[in-house]
Amino acid sequence: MNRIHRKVEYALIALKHMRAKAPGEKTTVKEIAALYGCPHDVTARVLQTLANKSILISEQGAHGGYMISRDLSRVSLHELLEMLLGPLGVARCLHANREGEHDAACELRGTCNIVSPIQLLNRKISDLYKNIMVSELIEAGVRTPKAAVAMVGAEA
Amino acid sequence: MNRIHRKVEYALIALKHMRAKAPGEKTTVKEIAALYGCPHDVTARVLQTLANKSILISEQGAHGGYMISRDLSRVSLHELLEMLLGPLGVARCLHANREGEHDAACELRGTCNIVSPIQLLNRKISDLYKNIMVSELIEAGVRTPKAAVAMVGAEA
DNA sequence: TCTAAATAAGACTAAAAAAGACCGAGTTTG
DNA sequence: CAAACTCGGTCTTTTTTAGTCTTATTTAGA
Repeated sequence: MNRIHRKVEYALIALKHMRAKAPGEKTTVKEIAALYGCPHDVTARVLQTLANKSILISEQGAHGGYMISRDLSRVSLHELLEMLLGPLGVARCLHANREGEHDAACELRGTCNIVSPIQLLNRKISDLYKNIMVSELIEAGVRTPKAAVAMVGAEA
Repeated sequence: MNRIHRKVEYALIALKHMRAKAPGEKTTVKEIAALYGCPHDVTARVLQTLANKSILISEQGAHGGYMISRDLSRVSLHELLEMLLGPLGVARCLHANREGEHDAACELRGTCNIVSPIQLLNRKISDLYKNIMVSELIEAGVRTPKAAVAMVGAEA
């Protein structure tokens, strides 16, 4: 349950890969697909999305590719998820409208007894995601002792 | 994205409903299905599961039904989710084995670069769920007398 | 200027997961 | 014995997610 979506997986893989490069160095979809086994087309669309949302800069044509554009320590997981998957709301609220509007009308407003609980849950999950920065994620488990120590400390 | 599953919704609805009753008073699936519009069969299986996991006590036969058995302030959302949906792990880890074993073998262990990030994410989400008690959830939003009155009215 | 290598993006198909319906039991009360 | 429940299996449908195919468009370099 609650599996991460492929799109997000591919995005993290790509971002982590790019982050290891020198500034200005480009990365192609082909490169990532070959290295990590991600399906080319899906990965391409993910990167396109990130480029549209200006997390990446894209350069077209031969020798084109993608580069990281924003400071990933200022991009929250919440932002990333919404870019890739649309508005994230945990709640559907039995018989509620399916698109967005999680706080809004629920057909059973009169009878449904868990509107508030679901909203509370939504808030808590959103808060968690807003407080996780993409950089923090993709730097997890890196080999340098310094980073490892920092991580353990942060989690304690 | 990240919608709550119906099963969980039904479980919360049912638990909240039962919680409002006097100790020893039973609740039938039929009652919940009629009151909240939950599909009978699905709700039934949810309650069966909760009974198997001893959150509920079930009594069979005519005039049977379910009662809350455990102190819901000691049941975490994490527990509830795992009861209903199986082991919750965010990660699939590109090409990983599909069943459980989220921390275990991932076919691309050599090449996949986001094993640690995904594990970190997993931990954070688990922690969140472990710190949310079911009672906290189903009691949300009943603080003001007005709301409480409205709710009782709606439930009757 | 032509070609190869990229991104851009839409439409389509396939696979997987979730939700729900159906059915035939077993239990208990009256 | 009949009625009103729970129990739990299997099946079908629906929805969501993942992936493929196809056709542009852009750009560097031969």
